[in-house]
Formats: sequence, C-alpha cells, structure tokens
Amino acid sequence: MSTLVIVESPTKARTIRNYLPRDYQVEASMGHVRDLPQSASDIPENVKKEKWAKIGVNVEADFEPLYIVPQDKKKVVKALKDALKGADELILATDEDREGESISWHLLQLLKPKVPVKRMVFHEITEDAIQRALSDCRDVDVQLVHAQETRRILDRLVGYTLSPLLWRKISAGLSAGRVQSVAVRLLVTRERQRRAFRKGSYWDLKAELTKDKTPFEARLVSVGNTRVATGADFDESTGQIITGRQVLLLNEEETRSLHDRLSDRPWTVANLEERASTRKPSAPFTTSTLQQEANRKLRLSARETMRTAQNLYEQGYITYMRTDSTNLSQQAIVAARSCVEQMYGKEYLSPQPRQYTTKAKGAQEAHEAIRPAGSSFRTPQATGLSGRELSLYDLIWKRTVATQMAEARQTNVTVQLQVEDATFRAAGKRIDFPGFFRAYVEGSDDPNAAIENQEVILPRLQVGDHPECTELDAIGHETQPPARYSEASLVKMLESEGIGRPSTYASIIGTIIDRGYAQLINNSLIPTFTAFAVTTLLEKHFPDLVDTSFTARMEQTLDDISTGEADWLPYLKEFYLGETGLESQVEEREDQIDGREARAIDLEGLDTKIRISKYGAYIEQETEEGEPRIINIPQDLSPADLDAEKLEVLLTRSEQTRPASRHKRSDLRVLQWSLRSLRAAWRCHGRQSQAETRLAASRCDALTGNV
DNA sequence: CAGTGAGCGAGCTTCCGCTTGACTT
Repeated sequence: MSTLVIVESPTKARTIRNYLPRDYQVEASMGHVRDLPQSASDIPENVKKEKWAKIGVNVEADFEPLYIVPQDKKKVVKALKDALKGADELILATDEDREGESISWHLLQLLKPKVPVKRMVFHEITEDAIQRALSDCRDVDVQLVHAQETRRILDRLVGYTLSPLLWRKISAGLSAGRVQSVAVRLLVTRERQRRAFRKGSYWDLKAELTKDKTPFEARLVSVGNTRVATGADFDESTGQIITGRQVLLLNEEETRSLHDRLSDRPWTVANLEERASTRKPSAPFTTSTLQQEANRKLRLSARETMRTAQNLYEQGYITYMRTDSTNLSQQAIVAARSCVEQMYGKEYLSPQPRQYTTKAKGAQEAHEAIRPAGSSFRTPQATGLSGRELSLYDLIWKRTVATQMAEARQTNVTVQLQVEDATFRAAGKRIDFPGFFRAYVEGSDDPNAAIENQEVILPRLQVGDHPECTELDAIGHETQPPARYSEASLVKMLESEGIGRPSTYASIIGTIIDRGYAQLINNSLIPTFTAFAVTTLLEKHFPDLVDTSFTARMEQTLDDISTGEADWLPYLKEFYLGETGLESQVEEREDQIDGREARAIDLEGLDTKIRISKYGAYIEQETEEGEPRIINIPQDLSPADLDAEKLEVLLTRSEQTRPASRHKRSDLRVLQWSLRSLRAAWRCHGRQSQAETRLAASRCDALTGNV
C-alpha cells in the first residue's frame, strides 16, 4: 500500500512528508503542468493548420482550449507519471484557490489515474492540520475549475487579439493585456497629470520660539481672520487659488513686510488643545505589503524582495511568500505573543489576540500571511542570517510580532499663538505609551509623513503665556505635481483594484519595462512615448478593457461561476462574440484606426507632433525647402522631459549636425545588417535582453534615419 | 565559379498565473 500526494511546491512537499505516514510519497507539480501554447513553436503539428491554433482557443467549438505540456514541465509530468505507477491511491493537495483547483484538475486529465483519487486541502502545515485534512478529503471542484479556465481563456483572448492590432497599427512586438495595459495606463495618466500641472507659489512665516529654555516651532496660519493659503488651496490645472476659496495668498513682498511688522512684537498663547489618540499595528505582511515595505525601508525591488523571500522560505525561516491573506494561524499568534512577553514584557502584549481580516479585492486566501515559520519564532539575531536575508527576515519578524502588541497611546497637542493680528500654530505630540511602536513602525511613501511617529515635544504652556520669539523667517513654497509611481506604489494601486496576483506583481513591472512601455529611473516608473501611443489607442477604442474596474467585474463573474450562479460559456460568448464583443470590435477598429495617426502623440504644452517608429520616437518637421525632415529623439529622453525648451535644443542641434549625405550607402548596409542580427540574436536569447536590443536598434535607426 | 546582394515571401511577435531551477547575459 502506498499513496502518492501531489503538492505545488517542493519545499512544501519536503515539510509535509514529515507529518504523513511512512508509505506516503510526496511530489511537487511546480505550479501549472499544462497551459495554452505560448508561442508558435509550442503548437502541435496536427492542429498547426487550424486558424484558431495561434490563439490556442477554438472559439467556434465553445471556446475549447488547446492544452499542451510546456517544454520545461515535461520532466515533471514524467516524474509524476512514474511515481503514480507504484501507487494505489492519489491525493491531490494543491492550493485551495482557483489556480490550485485547476492544477489538480489538469493533473487528473494528464495522469489518468486508475487508482482512487482524493482532493485534500490544508492552510497550515502542522501535524494536526495535515491529519485533519487527510481525514476530510473531497472531490475536485469542477465549478472552480471552470472559473479558472474562463479567466485563462479571457486573458488569452484579450492579449492575443489586441496585441496583433498594436503590431499592425503601432509597432511589431508590442503587447496588450488585461493587467499590463491597465498598469501602463496608470503610469500614462499620472504623467499626463504631471504635464498638465501648473505650479503655484505661496509664502508664509516660520517662527522659532522658546519657553522655559525649551525651543519650539510655529507656522503662520491666519492674518486678521483670513486663513493663509497653503498648497492644498491651489488648483493644479492653473497654478492659481481654487476659485471661491476665501484665503489670503501672500507673495514674497507682502510676507517680508508682515515679517517686519510682527518682529519684536509680544507673542501670547491664545488657545491650547490636547487630544488623545491610539494607533493600532498594521496587519501582517502579504506579498504586496511586503514588497512595498521592503522597497521603502530596504530599497529592494519587487523582484529582489521575492528572490530573498524565496530563499528564506526554502530554508524554513518564513511561511509561503506569495499570499494575499493577512490571516495568522493559532500557532503563529501564540508564538508572536510569547515573543512579545519575553522581549518587551507583559504590559506590551495586546489584551486580546489580534486577528486581521483581508481587505484586498478578490483575495483568495489560500495561504497564511507571511510570517516567521514554526511554532516559536527565531529572533533575527538567533537565525545566523546575514545581509539582505537578515534584513528581510527582521522586517517580517518585527511586523508579525507587532501585531500582537498593545496599541500605542499618544497625545496630540495644538497651540495657537497670537502676535498682533496674526495667528500661528504649533503642533506637538507626546507618546504616552509606545506599545507596538517599540517593535515596528510602518514606512510611508510620503517623506513628510516619515517623522509621524516621533515625538515632537512642546514646552508646558498655558493660555496667556508669553513665549519669546527668537527667530522669524519668511519662507517661499511651491506646489508639487503628483508623484510618479514607484514599483511599490504601483503594486499597491494594482492590488487595491484587485488587478494582478501575488505571484505576478513583480513580473508585471518587468513586462512593461521589457516591452518598452516604461523606464525605471531612481525608483520612479516613467512611461515612454510608446506607452502614450498605445494607451491613447486603447482608451479611444477599447475603453472598458483599460478601465481599472474591468478586472473587478470579471472577478465578480468568476466568483458567480465558481458558486454556480453563472455559466462560463454565455459569459465568454457575450464577451468575445456578442454584438459589441471583442472579436467584432477589433475587426471594426482595424479599418477605423489610421496607423499614422495612432503613431502620433499629442503632448500637453507642445505644438509639434511626436511620432513613434519601430524603434524610437522622432519629430517630423519641414525644412525651409519644404522637404520633410526627421529628428530622432534620444532613447533616454522620456516624454516627461520633453518640454518646449528641450524640443528647441533638439531641433537646433540636428540643424547643426545634419549628417545627411555624409554616410555612404555601404555604411547604411552595415547598419541594417547589424540591426537584423541584433533582432535575430534577441529571438535566440530570450526576452531578458529585449529592452537592450531595442536600445541598440534605436541607435542604429538614429543613424540610418538621417541618411 | 564562389561569394554577395537584391528581392520576395514565410513565419513570428503577444496574454495571465502557478511553480522552480538552469544558467552565464
């Protein structure tokens, strides 16, 4: 008697083997074992001639998918088949979510077991939980599998019908998809806002005061009874005060004269307000919050974070790192609470065990939150880890332990000071009890908020006191455009809209950079000219698909399919074949869209049209003789940098160099040849160097374009 | 005659989500 158990990850296989009877063999599927063909070389000979072969879905035959075993999974499948030969029972123990259920179903289809089959699910890897799961098996949930297939097919239909449209209208090799196109659009929308942004400036006064030898700071808030304007009072599109706001906008001169008028006048404490507040620790880490925090505090990219977390997971330091759940097991809560007691003392323990509910849209919660592994947590020092691994473990340990610590209690103090007709305000903060602050304070994307959890001590003040003003300064400010997305803030945004999954957040960013839609510079994602062109086209012709709500609506339908409230076939038919379905839309737009127009980019504040060619952006102008002239835009110049001034520089520079006839035809040949071999090289060596190939190709084009 | 180059046509590019190694950029 022997039983074959199949899980998704080899690490998990190793761990649960210890909790199962001796004659149980545990193997890993390494994720999905079958999929639609990814590229033409994956399509089997016998269907290659079919017109639906490329898309991998036979739409006319009720969207029948063409499944193949990808090249890198053939070994795994063979190993599983061999293992099954010696078994007289099969237990499918893949994750309990849509994808996991689907993996089990595909395994059944592939392995065609002749022995009894059971489906087992567990959320915690403890002996107790595994034993319970073993005695509580069920069948594969076919409805959940249908939901996964629907998701898979829909993504394929979107990606493989829209991308070719982009090849024909904009540039070969481009891509569009339910997730990436929304991500790119977010970047472009933000960049448009930044271009449309008009900065405003305002002035105010900062006072340094002392009382009983304790210094503190106060800011001007109103003069007479009129509030002084701050950044929030400006209209971003005009750089002027929002119409109707009753505020006092001070310029430099007015502020300086106010400064002179107030200098050496007596200051009086007019009002004093104290407000107690409490703060709760943040929920334990999910994939997305871990990526965000590691980016903010350790400056790691999403990919670096995941690689390091994977190492920690494989060495048994942390639980699974791809999760959307904030749930902590009982074991984890007990371990965290004992850590708190030992390291900080009983008074730092939260009175009740704290459990968090997952707020993210569309969360599937097949795993626990990310936390230190085991039933007692090793302190970071005790792990023997170093470098990145230590830092990341430390972050995870602190965040987890903090969840079981007491709330922090603080008192916010606001003081109003009067000098002549001017009112100043000073704000302070006392931490009455640090609670979880002792272990962990969440980072922030906003640098101004970074000091939030520090104490700001004000002296003891009473209404009627006269503190001494030691310094009064006039300070000029400018309003700032909305910040670009960083990797972390893009992931946060996508997750909050339910777009993408824990296993894909890191690669989404990789994809949009690789396809030439964005550059990552100083931790900011900057969209390219191509991104502007593609986003504009998609917004104009497929607005629903690039709307952030599309995925949320799809998820709702998938949920309904998994519970049996909706059928998958009518949904796909409506989406793809319906009157306004994707197929007819693409066909219709094929004629409507003028490629030349689609390759042109309108940028706010620029009269010149920017056009994109296959390998870069250029400006088209007429020379004095009426001949069209092409000026290439350097690859490292992003749409964001291209203002009227930069444009002028580009135009005059190209006027001066005018390389036109200096290249011989033979030079041109060499260049074209190297371009071809570059492209060939890229096809052989895989995608990673695609962005570099583009860069090299654009340089070639920059030379050839001027001949 | 061998090598080269122009010209032509065929074939390919692409999605999202689940998992690791195998690699040398």
